[in-house]
Amino acid sequence: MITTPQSLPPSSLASISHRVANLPSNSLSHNGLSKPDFPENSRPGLSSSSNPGRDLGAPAGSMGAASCEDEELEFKLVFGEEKEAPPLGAGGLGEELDSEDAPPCCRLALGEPPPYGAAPIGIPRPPPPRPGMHSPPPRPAPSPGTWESQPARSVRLGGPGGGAGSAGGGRVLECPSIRITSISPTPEPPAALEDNPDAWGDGSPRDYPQPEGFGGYREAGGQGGGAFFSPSPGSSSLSSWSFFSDASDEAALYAACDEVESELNEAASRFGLGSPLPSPRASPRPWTPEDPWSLYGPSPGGRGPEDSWLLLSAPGPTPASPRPASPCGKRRYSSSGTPSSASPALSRRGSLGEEGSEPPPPPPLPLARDPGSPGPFDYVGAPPAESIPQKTRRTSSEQAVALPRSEEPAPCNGKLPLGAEESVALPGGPRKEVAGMDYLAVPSPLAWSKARIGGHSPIFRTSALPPLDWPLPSQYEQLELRIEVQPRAHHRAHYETEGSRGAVKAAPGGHPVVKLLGYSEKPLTLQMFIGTADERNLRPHAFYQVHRITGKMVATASYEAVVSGTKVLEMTLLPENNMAANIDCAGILKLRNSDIELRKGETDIGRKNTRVRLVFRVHVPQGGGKVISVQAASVPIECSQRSAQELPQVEAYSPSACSVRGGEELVLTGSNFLPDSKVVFIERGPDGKLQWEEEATVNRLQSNEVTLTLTVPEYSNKRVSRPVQVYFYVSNGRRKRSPTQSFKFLPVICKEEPLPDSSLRGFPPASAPPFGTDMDFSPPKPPYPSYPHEDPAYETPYLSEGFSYGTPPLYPQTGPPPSYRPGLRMFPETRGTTGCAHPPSVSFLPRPFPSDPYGGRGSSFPLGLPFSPPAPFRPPLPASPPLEGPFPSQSDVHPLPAEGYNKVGPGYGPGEGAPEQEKSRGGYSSGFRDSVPIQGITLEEGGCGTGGCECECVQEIALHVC
DNA sequence: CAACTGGAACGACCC
DNA sequence: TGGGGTCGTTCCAGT
Repeated sequence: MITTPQSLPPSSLASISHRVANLPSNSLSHNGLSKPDFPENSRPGLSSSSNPGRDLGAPAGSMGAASCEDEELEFKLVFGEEKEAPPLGAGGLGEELDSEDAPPCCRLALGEPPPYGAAPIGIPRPPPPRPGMHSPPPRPAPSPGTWESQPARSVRLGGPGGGAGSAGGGRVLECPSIRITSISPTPEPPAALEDNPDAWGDGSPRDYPQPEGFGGYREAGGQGGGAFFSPSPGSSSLSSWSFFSDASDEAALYAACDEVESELNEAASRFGLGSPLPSPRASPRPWTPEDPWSLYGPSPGGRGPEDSWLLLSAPGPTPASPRPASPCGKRRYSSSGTPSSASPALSRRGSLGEEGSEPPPPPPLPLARDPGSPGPFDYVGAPPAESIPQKTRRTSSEQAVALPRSEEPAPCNGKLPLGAEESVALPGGPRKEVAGMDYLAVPSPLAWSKARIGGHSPIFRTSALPPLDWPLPSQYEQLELRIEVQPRAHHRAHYETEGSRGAVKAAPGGHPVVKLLGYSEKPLTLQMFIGTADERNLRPHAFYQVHRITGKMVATASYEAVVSGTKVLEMTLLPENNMAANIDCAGILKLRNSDIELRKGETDIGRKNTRVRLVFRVHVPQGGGKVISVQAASVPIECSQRSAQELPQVEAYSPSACSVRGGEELVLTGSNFLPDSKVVFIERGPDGKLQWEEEATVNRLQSNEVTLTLTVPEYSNKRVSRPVQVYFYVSNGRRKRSPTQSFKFLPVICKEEPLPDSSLRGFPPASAPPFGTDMDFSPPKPPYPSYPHEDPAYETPYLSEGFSYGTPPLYPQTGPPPSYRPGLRMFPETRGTTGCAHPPSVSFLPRPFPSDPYGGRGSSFPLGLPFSPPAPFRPPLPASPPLEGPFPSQSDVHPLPAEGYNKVGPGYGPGEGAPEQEKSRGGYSSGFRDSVPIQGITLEEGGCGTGGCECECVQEIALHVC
């Protein structure tokens, strides 16, 4: 058997699941959230057709009967096996391989500490319960220079919140759904937290487990109760909640949880390497023995193993009706705190507000758990309802922006679930945030950055690998994880109700390729998960999961694992393959927004949150029980069908500058151009305000779906003495505008000598939505929200529309480190013109696309441009705060060979030489580059290509040019 | 036939 | 309050 009996106590998993199964589901429900509410309301398909078995209500036994035989079988298979199977057996199903059989990499892993796996008891492995939640930053390990991840859970436990609240002895109930630990408001290291109970909570309800939270569908394991009650029908897999279906009484539940917890802990501590559980249906993982992760499985956080099952298993249940309403009906994205949904279940969100006002009585936490031993089920991420910001969505950026996010100290330790973060974000501040707010208050990215990215080395103990939401560099010393071939900018994700839509493809054809440089001793496991692409730290995406693709055409062996609720695809990097992997086995699964949003503690909003990044990680053993963890994130990938179809995209244009007199012909190449597409030039002031706007005259005769030929309008002020940076975008309608592209008007006198334009500095190209909106759906609109930021760039329209959902200003007032500053990044488009070559340009490079070291940080990827921190070699920018600190930047870091850039640049014609990838990325490669002399210089000299581009970068470049 | 794909219908929201 | 637009989700059909 795969499992590692030795490492895992026989009773562990199996027994755990078993017991869990017996837990009374209803015990979890509180505050009126009864199990019935969830399932039915929330998921149409749930109850009936979908996955009966998953339905909480249905006893395991009966479940199958109901409607899905397949499902049932699966279910039984999984659960049954697990129950009886040896502990890890979960993996159980696997008759797979023996550890011996495991590929070297696996073994290696095993030998070395499992990445996510087993953490010493003291360090509970299960990362933050909820995907997307931020785990606490790793804390310094005893060994100098080494860090060890901190399971959120442990931290919390120690904290007041932890059990505090409820459990007196600090022992808190660790049931997957039940335990919702408080979020640490402080970014400080866990240790600190522990020491300072207050840090964890004020005793507010937040600190208590939230019974209510159970509502979160899918949360099976993690989040909470929801899992129990609302299995996702849709989800194909079994949910942890299933285990609870038969539960009969609370006491039992608690007890069970407790036991489970301890068992899990123990098991975890013993685990060596975690290999994911074989997916029930999915192809068995070839090599891994047990999956430590599985242990974490029921990660409290939210997506737990169950999720994995979900994902893995059959496609979602079939909704009873063809078009089942979302759980509870469509979620309303109202701004108000009032519950918008009609059904109670639905109102979850609305209820949040309510919760806030009336914190649910701390449920008695019968089983308090020992802080020291975090239970596997802790729901670390879930903040108490009260603390959960209401997720209401605001469509307009203005609104979103409205909330001034002033300097939020960075209280957050990063581990907080979003909600927590948000709520806690304000240091001394009251969390009232939610109170009057209709939308979410998002913690300042900066805070996170500081707290989490600080700049320590990516060295961890094998026993305590960094959580998925922990930023890691792409490069460290000689090691570098690089995405040699970036994925396409668009990949339509599939729903559980749909069939697979295939593996993510690369622009040039084929699939993304990831390579580890600087190491080739032995096989290593490459992990991949779907990360966010917003402006905040890279973290697992709550609404998307990696989906393992199998089939004849898939050559890369992989297996799925679940790490703290996030599905992770593991592949092997073999020395014989130069430590490179062709990612042809990774698809993207879209989870219903309603399902995810209902999760307790989930603060992210799914609406319009459709961009993701492929995140790759490798833990390279260094001996001494240490590993160097490096991570690379791909360019942003737009996963929605609509966006890809409707938004005009400018892939290239030429020229990128002309005299202020205008009149020159500008040719745009891209996609989705319509006969009535308009091209509007705009100029914004330092404050982001629209200063000039002029619609260009499009030559319809010379235009088509992929080409727009227009005449550059005359600039408003022909007497400028310096080049003027302006932007333009293609509009197919009110909300269908392409990202802005930069363009420069040159003074008549120095037309050929573009000088650095002051405007460039403060003003990032609109096209580069500061945050991640790679695809800026929102045009550069006048309503530029003004943030107190020093850099206007921060405020981009994008925010408002694209990510505004409630996410307030994404940028820290103080300004994130350069690398993180989304606003600073320049889009490819911009690059060319501005002469600022920055990361985006990278995307165009034929060479491997550097990934964002910190992955998410800057998530602002304008069209897919990865955001990269300044290259290591790059001279420190004075103004920029040390972001990375010690970390060398990730992949981005690589200096781009100037040549590479040049080649790609000019050479590309839209449509041809340029790899699609580049194009798609938003790398509007070609055209603009040639046109401006500076461009080439910039890229190379500026070193922008290496890292993220920042204002400074621009300036720097400018200086060079000058 | 299953896995992909591309389209588009439906319905809930949002403005 | 009603209409149009947007967007998520589900279906359908072709490859």
